[in-house]
Amino acid sequence: MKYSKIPEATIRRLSRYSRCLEEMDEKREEVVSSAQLATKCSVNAAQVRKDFAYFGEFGIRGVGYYVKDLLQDIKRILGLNREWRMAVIGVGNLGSALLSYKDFLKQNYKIVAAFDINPLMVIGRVSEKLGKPVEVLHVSRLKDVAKERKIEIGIIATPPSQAQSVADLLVEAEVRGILNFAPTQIKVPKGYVAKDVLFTNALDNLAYLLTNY
Amino acid sequence: MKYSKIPEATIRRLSRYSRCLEEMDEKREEVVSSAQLATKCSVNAAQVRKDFAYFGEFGIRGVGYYVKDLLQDIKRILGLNREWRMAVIGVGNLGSALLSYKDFLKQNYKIVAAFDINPLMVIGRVSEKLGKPVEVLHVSRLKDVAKERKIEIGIIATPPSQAQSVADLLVEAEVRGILNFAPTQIKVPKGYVAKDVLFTNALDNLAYLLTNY
DNA sequence: TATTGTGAAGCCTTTCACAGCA
DNA sequence: TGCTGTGAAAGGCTTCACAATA
Repeated sequence: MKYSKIPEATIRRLSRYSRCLEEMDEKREEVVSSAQLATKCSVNAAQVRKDFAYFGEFGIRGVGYYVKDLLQDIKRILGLNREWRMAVIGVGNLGSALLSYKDFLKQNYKIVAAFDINPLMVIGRVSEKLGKPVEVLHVSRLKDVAKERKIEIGIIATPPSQAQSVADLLVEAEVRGILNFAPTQIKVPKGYVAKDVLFTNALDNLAYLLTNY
Repeated sequence: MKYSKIPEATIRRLSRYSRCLEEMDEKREEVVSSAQLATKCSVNAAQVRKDFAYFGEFGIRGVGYYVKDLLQDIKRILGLNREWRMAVIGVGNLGSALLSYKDFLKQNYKIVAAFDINPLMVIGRVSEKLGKPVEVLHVSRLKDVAKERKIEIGIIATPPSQAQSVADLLVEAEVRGILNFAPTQIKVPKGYVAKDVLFTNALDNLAYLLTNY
């Protein structure tokens, strides 16, 4: 297929296909059709094929896709065929939950640093939960440590009032990717990427749907 | 404006407008134009006006919108003008972080029950964090307690392998809204609503953008 | 024969541009 | 005058339908 701009929705779906394919691979399934994958991910089969078409041809006509190969191709496309080094900023309840989030390990995401405005306060909380505790450092050390430890993604888990200023610190430290868990939208300059998780918006959405349908 | 189907994207944006308006209201700002609100929420001004137009006319030509009134209207539209009673299922690190998540209080969301497959294991973890601890109950009591406490939204904070079966339990208990934090898509029958938070997909998205731009 | 890859149609969302109005 | 409300245009994404082919 000819080259063109790739829809953001396609990238989001690739991530979902990847998860499904991992499950299939674990179950030793070897081949999958676009229709099967589509059902599993609740999308249209043509959509699945078109999503892949942005990046090349991965299937065999009359057969389908080889699970292992397709999974590897998708991971390569998403940039998941290598380790990503991350830092958590804000080691409150949410931050410490993220520090011990087991799913990161399987997915090549690695938390290599943790920061807080009061590191002494939270040390117990972290070490009690982790087999191999990550030392909690003062945020003032963010810039230096980010360089040292080659941090590429910063996870903001502070209260909303501090989210933007932490984002600014991350930008200053040249941490190019930011995942924000605070219930507020953050802004970053060109060359940087920020994603807001905004799960409270998902709750608002539920409230709306429950009220109106 | 004539009645028509409301885009899901509009509902998501209403939730963002609501947050921005709350901030403005706290700063005692009384009037806001669609252009100002648009800038603050990183959208187009015509988009803001069109979003509102689905539900009626809220502004004054030549002036703008009264912050307080608009905020109340949006909250009413979203169904946020009343309390929502929620339960958390799975009191691991993430679950207990949610139990003490302060932002819920401000937003009329109230956690009135917590469940786990091993309630005794997690009691310490919860009570240590909450001023007024929510007792952790065994999941087998979900159906009865959901009725008793009028639970309308269930928050799944279990490992991914158990997410769908917990969703099934919630459906059986007639808890109509589900917010799923496990990194897997869950399915529910008609009449029920489920939203997956999938923050690992947001990370994948970051990885993609950092790799390709 | 079964399923992929894809041009074209259809649908939905966003943006423009300006009439309408306080 | 300045900003809202909205019809129409533009743009983008999804789905259809079928040619291509292992």
